[in-house]
Amino acid sequence: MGAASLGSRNSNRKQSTLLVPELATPMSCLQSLSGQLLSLQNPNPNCLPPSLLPLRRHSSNDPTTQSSPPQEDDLPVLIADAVLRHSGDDDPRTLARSLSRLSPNAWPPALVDRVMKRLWNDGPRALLFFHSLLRLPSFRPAASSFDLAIDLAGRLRDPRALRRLLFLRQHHGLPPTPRTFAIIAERHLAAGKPDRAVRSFLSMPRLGCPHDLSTFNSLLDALCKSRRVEKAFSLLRALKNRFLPDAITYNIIADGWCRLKRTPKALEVLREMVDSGIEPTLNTYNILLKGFFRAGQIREALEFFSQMKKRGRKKNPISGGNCRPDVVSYTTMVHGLGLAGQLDKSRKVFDEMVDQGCLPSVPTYNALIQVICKKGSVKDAILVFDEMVRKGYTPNAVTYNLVIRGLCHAGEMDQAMEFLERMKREECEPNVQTYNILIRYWCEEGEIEKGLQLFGTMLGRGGCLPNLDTYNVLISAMFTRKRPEDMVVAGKMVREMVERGHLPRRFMFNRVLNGLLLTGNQGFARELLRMQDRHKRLARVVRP
DNA sequence: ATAGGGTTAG
Repeated sequence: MGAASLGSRNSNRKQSTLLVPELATPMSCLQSLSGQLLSLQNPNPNCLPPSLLPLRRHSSNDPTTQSSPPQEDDLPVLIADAVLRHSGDDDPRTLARSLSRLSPNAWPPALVDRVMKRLWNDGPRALLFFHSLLRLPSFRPAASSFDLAIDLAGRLRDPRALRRLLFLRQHHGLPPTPRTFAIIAERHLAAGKPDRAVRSFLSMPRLGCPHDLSTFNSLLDALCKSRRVEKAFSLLRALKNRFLPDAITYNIIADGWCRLKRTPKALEVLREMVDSGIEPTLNTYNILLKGFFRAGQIREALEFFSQMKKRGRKKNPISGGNCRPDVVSYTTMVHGLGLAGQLDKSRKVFDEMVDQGCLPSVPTYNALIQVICKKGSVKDAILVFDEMVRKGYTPNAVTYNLVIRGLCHAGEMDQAMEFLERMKREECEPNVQTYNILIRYWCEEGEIEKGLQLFGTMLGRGGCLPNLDTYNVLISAMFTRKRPEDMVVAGKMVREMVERGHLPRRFMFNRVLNGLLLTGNQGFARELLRMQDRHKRLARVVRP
């Protein structure tokens, strides 16, 4: 399709009130802008899903573990399994001995990082693994592995472990990097301590990590992503002279306002950006476009998008070069229009992008599939799934999860399970979300056994560790039947989640405790209380 | 891993 026909279509539109700022006359445009805008067949505690049995998930005569010989690629899987199976004591020396037996002399950083990521949802084990490696004389740790460990210590809210890791990394001649400070800032922000995040940033040069604009930008980004846009902005004001802001700086702040659905503020930032002589980028426009949808300003989004197209067609490379919609803009449109209930328009934009010479990506298909699942029928979403496969795209885990969720929501549990199998067959590893979706819906259907069964299989080879959501879903489900055995299962889940570094909400903990007391499981209840005592530091900060 | 595009369920 030629630009001419589009042009005429566009010129028929009513006069726009919203314009993409043009560099030629930034002021005038912006002035008009800123105004607006296991199968427990028999629920017997002895018949728990494997992970709840006292350790040892694969018995050695399990045929599935004996088959395939270890390959380069599943080395991280095998090692992570070994760490999880390593029972009993938390002495790094014991595990260090096993590791030095089990494995190569060399522990390349990539391998270590992959194992740690696999163990991510068992923070204590992941840290034990890393500390054990540090005991091997030949081990040369990498900064990236220290960063992962520091991140985990922060997530486990263990400042002592964190300080120790910082000390150890210095000892290995690895000063903290900008990434390290980003991790720490993010932890402070998640804990509701923005001032500490800022102070940690200010301390960087003193700790051997020089400041620059990019480190400043990442602090602003972390502040904005945790909704402290005002704070980010005043920090920018205060330090403007030390860190001369660039387009990214302004994009970060604009995005912060957009996340709070305050598009007028985002437009003000845009104006200030242009006033200080910084040219908005395509990212800037995509941020705004998404912002309009987030704020429910569908008409504004449509108008903004059409201005992007209109200006993008101009020959003038300065005013048009950076606002022609790209695949991200189109994906934003497909997603936004669909969520707003305008499926026809969404599909139209999807088809139009190809005419415009912009090929959809996997995320574009994901956006379309998601909105069809939500506002249309899963059947149609699967047609799009088939279409993308036919065109040679490889669906990723997000794609599968969307279809599986759609099927679950439509009550098509069996078909959802078939998609899980298909996912494995196509060697797209199911992730924890995949399992969470299926477990949740099985439980909602009243098929708690099926949920527990999935919980049991998710830990198998090529599986993944449960996270907080997994435990929350299953523990809640244990209260739908009024069986004493279920309380024991719930209690074991609470014990296991705490051992893996996940904090149950106070409400959940007390509910399980009461359940155990009411069903005559005083002993187990006492054990949980003792555990809570041991984890006092954790228990005190039970999430709100 | 310096910014933009896909995942709760209600």
